[in-house]
Amino acid sequence: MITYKEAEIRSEVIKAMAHPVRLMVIEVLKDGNKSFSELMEYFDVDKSTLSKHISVLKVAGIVSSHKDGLESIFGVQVPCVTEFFSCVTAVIKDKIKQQQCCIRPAE
Amino acid sequence: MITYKEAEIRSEVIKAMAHPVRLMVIEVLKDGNKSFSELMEYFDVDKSTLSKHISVLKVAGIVSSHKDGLESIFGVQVPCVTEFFSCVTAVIKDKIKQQQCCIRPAE
DNA sequence: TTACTTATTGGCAAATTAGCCAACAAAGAA
DNA sequence: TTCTTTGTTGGCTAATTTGCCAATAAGTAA
Repeated sequence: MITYKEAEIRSEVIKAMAHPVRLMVIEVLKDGNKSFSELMEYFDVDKSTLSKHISVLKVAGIVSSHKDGLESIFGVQVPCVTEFFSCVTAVIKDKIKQQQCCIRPAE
Repeated sequence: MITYKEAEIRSEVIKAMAHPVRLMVIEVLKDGNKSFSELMEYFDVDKSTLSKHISVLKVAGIVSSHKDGLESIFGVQVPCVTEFFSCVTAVIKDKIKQQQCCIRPAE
């Protein structure tokens, strides 16, 4: 079994992914590094909001960044997050399946 | 790319895992179904607190349950959550590695 | 029925997270 | 230097999450 302390550390990483904007940032970065302004195009949020979301991902160790002149370039730090979501998808698919068996057919 | 709506759905599942108690519940249930009182032994929280955490996992579709007499029995609904954490572990290991390169050796 | 055991739900206060605007910092251009 | 562009940080409110206690089911036993 894992200790509570270990669970806390893991949950910090998972918590960092537990937001739609941050999930999409990871999805976008999977296909290659992007600048901040490129990432901005995907979202309808204030730049400060996106910047803080990216910061959360950086602190968690999921995303890395470097400066290139005026621009900030971001990338996925740990490649396996790419595969991370297959299980999430499986959970969602299963949930839909479970729900279907309970949907009452139209009379 | 995934849509924002899709990201919201995924983040609901991930959010359900983003708590140390809920992570440990999943870890414990990986090794087989457990009753509520068996799960209680692992945590120093009120029974209402644990019950609500389990409820979050059920709503997310990660955990299933059934009644057996007076007892509630819980199990992992989607087996792949077992493998789910290998990437989280990778992120943590990488983060530790990154930090080590920055630790100043004792003088 | 009454009593007991097991778990869930309601309600509330404390803690955390999210998102906006404004101010600031850093780097290049004029 | 001053202006501009790019992104981060501070500060604040709103929304969400957490966890406790108390009250309530839902079974079982006497």
